[in-house]
Amino acid sequence: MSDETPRKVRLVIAEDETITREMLARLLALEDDIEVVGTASDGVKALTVLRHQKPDVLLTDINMPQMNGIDLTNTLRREMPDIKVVILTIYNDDDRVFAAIKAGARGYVLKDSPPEETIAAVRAAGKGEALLHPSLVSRVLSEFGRLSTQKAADNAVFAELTDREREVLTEIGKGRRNKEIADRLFISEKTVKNHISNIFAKLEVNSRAEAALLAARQGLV
Amino acid sequence: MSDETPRKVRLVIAEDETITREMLARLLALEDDIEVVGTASDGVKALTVLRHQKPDVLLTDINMPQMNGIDLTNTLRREMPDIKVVILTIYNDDDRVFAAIKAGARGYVLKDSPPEETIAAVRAAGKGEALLHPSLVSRVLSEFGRLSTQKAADNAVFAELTDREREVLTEIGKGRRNKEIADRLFISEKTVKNHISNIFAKLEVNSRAEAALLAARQGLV
DNA sequence: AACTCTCTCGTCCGACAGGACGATTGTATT
DNA sequence: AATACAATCGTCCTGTCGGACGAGAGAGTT
Repeated sequence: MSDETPRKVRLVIAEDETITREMLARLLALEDDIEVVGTASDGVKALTVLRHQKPDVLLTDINMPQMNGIDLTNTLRREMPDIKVVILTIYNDDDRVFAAIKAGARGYVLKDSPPEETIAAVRAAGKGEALLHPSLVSRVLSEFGRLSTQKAADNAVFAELTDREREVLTEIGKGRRNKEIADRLFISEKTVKNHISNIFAKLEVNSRAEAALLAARQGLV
Repeated sequence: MSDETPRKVRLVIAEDETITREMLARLLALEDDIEVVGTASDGVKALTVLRHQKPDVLLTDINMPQMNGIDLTNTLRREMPDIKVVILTIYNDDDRVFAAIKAGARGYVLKDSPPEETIAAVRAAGKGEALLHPSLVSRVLSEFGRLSTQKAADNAVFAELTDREREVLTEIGKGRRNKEIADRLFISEKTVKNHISNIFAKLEVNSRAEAALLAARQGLV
């Protein structure tokens, strides 16, 4: 009853090479549930098209004149966050893959993959899902684990801190000096120093810079 | 030439419900490229089987007696890191999904998904790839972005830094003092101070703690 | 009652940081 | 040739930091 007339996924394609762009457009237009509502040959032109068409999904290359696909994704994330982005590129390095994901891309397809994968990724994006090539998923998962285990590791030492020490540490993380911290917490500078000494001991660091870094990693700042 | 005799994926299944376990074993054994070399009804027994069989992939439930699937994955990661883990469960909440991934799982299939998905996940794991349900991928990507964001924001100011200043900033981010930095970079402490002054000015901060934080957000540390 | 932990405040002091002046050299650009 | 910038090094000085001693009050535990 809800999907008796499945609304088509409205798609815009950004790709600088004319042949590739046109091929993509025609190929994707063949799908019953996809409607290509615009194309663009660079990032800036793509923005114009996107603003007018307000599509569901953007399929974009990374390497383009004027504005590359990742910057475009970043811009889109701020300006039109509802538009899902699928990256289609030849680049397979971690830097670009992670950058794209951080920028908000919800699909990442390699150009040497079969067209079905591109179609599936666009379709998934249209449904609010995400589709990455399995080899990419694996790398993202590894990085994910790396990012969040380090956080968990720091968690242990942070647990030793008292509430007051945590407050002081937060202030340190804001780059404040002892006197400032004292004024803000309505205690003497001496007390601040005591807390800081204790914090250093518990966190096993020797300077406020290091402490600030730990605080940052822990999300205190 | 390399895949004339594709080696079968050796699989162990851990699942406490007998019916489900047997069904899974028989279903997966039907695949030409999968060989079920063992089953277990709880986490502890699974460990024993795994130690003997050294399979390529473990397909495991989360909710099991003795030892649950996530703890099992964690143990496996330390003891036999080569064994890929695919989680098969009814749980779909972020906590468990993320916990499983942090533990090192490289596949996560929901029990209400079609069997093909389980098969595909096992197959992907066997190839060192990862397969998650698209809706899970989407959530992992979001969390991933959340964990490692901000960055690009400060890019502008960082661009002003010279290479040498960036080096010095990196050292600051490690909590080193001026003299240490000087020794490491083979320059005088005075020069370090100069660089630091310039860094502060360019980053518009007043202390090394703040500078360290920016460096951290920028990924310099 | 004795103990432990947290938070509070004090003095003294050496070490370090960072700003205020300065300067020279080399390289790249105009 | 002139200009600009990056990198290097110098002295002086003030302020802050952080450790080394200290101690007292209050809450909670054993």
